[in-house]
Parts: sequence; C-alpha cells; structure tokens
Amino acid sequence: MSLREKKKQDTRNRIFEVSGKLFKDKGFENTTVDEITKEAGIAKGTFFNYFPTKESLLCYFKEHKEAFIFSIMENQMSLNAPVKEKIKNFLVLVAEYYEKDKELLKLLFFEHKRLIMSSDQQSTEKKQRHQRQERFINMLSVFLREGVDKGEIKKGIDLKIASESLNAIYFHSLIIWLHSDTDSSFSRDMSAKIDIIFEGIGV
Amino acid sequence: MSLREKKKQDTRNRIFEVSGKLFKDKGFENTTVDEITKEAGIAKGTFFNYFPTKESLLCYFKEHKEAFIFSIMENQMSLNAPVKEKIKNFLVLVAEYYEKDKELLKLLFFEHKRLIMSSDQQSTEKKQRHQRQERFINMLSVFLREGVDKGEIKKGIDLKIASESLNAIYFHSLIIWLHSDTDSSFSRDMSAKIDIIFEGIGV
DNA sequence: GACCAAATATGACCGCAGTCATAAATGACC
DNA sequence: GGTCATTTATGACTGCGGTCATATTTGGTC
Repeated sequence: MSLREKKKQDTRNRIFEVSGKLFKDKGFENTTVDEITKEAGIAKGTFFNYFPTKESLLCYFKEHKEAFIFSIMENQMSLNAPVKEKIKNFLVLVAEYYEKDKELLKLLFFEHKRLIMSSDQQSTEKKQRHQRQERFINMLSVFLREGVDKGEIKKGIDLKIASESLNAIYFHSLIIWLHSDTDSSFSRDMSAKIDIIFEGIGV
Repeated sequence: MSLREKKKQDTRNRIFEVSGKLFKDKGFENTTVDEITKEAGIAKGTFFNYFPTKESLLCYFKEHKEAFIFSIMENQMSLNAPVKEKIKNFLVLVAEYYEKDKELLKLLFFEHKRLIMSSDQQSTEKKQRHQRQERFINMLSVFLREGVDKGEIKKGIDLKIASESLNAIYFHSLIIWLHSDTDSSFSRDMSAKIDIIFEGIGV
C-alpha cells in the first residue's frame, strides 16, 4: 500500500472513530463537522472529501451493523432445527444485538431514513440499500422454502409475500421498540408476532 | 372571534397554503422559509411564531391526512360484513387514498421520522403521535374482537399482538411502496399479506 | 534532485434554518 | 381617544452544513 493510500485509510478511520465517539457523547445533531475535523486533526473541507454529507456517516455505521446481522443469519441457516425456531432464533438474536445499543440504533434508523429520501433516484446508496433489503428477504425465503420441503409450512404459500410479512413484523417491532421510552422487550414482542404469522388468526 | 385571533388564523392558513403549494412544486428541501414568508407576505421571524421549525409544518399536513383516515375507519366499522373483509377494505381504502399523492406522503412519512426523533421526550408532538398510533391499533382491535364474537377469528388470539401485526403489515407495505420507483400496487400487496395474517403459514 | 501531473488538503465563503432584541399592533380600561 | 400591558411582527444576526478555488503533497520519470 502506497503512502498515499495509507494516509487516506488513516484519515478515513480517524474521522470514523472520532465521529462515532462524539455522536455517542453528545448526539448527532449536537456534534458539528467542525468539531469532528478539529478532533481528527484535519481541515473542515477534508471531511467532505471522505463523506459527502454529515449524515452519510450514519450509512457507514449502519453497514457495519448489517454485516454482523448477515453473519448471524448464515449461522442460523446451517443449524438443524424446526424452521420456525430457526427464524425466531435468528430474529431474536438480531433483536438482542440491537438491544445493546438502542441510542445509536435510533440515530442510524431514523436519520438514515431522511438520507434515503433526499438522495436522488440513481444514487448507489439507494440501490445498495435495496439490495440489502432484498438479500434479507431472500434469506428469509430460503428458511421458508426449507420449511415447505420439511412439511412445516403450507404448500400453497407465496414465499415472497410471506417473507415480506416476516420482515414487516420484524421492522415494526423494531420501530415500536425504538419509539418506546420504557425498556419493553423487543425480542419478546417480535416472538409473539412470529407465532401469529405461523398460526394465523382465522378459524 | 377578535380581530387579533382572526388575523392569527389568517396568517397561519396563508403559511399553510403557500408552503403546501411550494413543497409540491419544488420539493421540501428546495423550498426555503424565506420563500414561504415572502410569498405569504410576512417577515421571516413571523413564520417561527407559528411553526417551531420548517419540518414541523409536515406534522400539520400529516394530521390533516390522518383525520381523514380515521373517518374512513369509522365508516367501515359500522358496515355489516365479514371482519376480514372489513379490515381489508379499510386498509385498502387507506392505501388508495395514499396512492393519490405519493410524493407528499413520502415527505410526510420520512421527513416526519426525523422530527419525531429529534423532539425531546416530553414533547406533546411525540405523545400525540403515540396516541394516534394507539387509536389506530385499538380500532383494529375492535374489528378483531367483533371477529372473535362472530366466530371468524380464533378465540385464543392476543388481540393486541394481532392488531399490531396487522399494523406492521400495513406500515411495511406502505414503506416498500414509498421506496419503489415503479408504481407497484400498494393495496394489492397489502391485501395478500392480510391473507397471511388470517390464514397463517404453518401447517 | 528537478520537474510534472494527479491526488489530496485547505479554509474563506455561501445559503439557509432558526434566534432574539426591538418595534408595531391590539384590546382592555378609564 | 388617551394610556398601558400583552400579544404579535420584524429583520439583522448567528451557527452550521456544504462548496470551491487555491495550495500542498505524492509518486512517477528523467
């Protein structure tokens, strides 16, 4: 690695670390780019050579988290257990992982939303996000297909719709939990809703 | 109504109208408070006497929309039909109503999120939102209870969890649809997912 | 080392959301 | 209609995110 690339990586990492620390300390809104750059020992303009906006930093934090989640998922998939349990375990593991750092997650989730919207249609960020979303749903689909094969899930079900429904439950529980001030359990709530998806409410 | 109150209402309405027009024309981000106030014939500071932030305007737009939705819901509730149909009809009506004005809704939904997060814990806005959410879920609960009474829904079901699941499906379909560039149908997607909630995917 | 092109860093500068001290308008009371 | 307290309007000002023309650093070539 050339000196140039080394320095580049260095600067990028320093911005990343410093901003992560400051966001946790003082919150996203209360941290200025000036502070970040001062703390990181660079000029303000330099920041924008690395990250197009202050908010875009959050994307990178989010990617970090999501990489970890996919690794959990792949672990679960290789286990030998009833599909319902595997899905539940997977989503509960994700939930528990999130529960560790609610505040940062709030930032990531909600600030991120705005970013998604303001970015133009062609933006790679938007496409990437879409891909991640699809990957998530596809993996849930794989779980479900296995369930069909093992006779644990009805044959006629549209797996895409079903996976999206699971995804919906998951995200909604997440949002509810993020909004709640009390420490109601994300994982318990979600678990109950997965039961509903499996068993249905109709007679 | 005194002259003072009259003028106040007038100014408030003018800001509301002008900003709605400008947001639709040029988008939320591209509309400045300066423009709004100039168009409305007031000074910039005056704007902030009526709305604490530019984003807070979106809340008021949203309230408008939501009032309408609750009225649809109450209509549906009084009908005589299978509960599943009533819920479906209700949610599809909401969906169709939304489909009319996707762009504004995007603004309302996503920009709004950020607002929610940045507002402090005690804020009335946050409480109000929570109440609306609860009201929505409670009304779904009423539908479901009727279903239980009429023998259309299993007896053992936790109605709160079930309502929240329906709510989750609804919101998720909404989000997916808002993100999609293509005009995939929000209402059709949601309808399929409601079937899943009723029938379950397990054998 | 001298020279050059490309990559990277810099900070003065700009536009906009939001503030605040001050001014104007209103209505109650005499 | 004069006086005064309260409410509402005003726009210069501040702070921050983001830009851009310019300066500096890097690494290849001789």
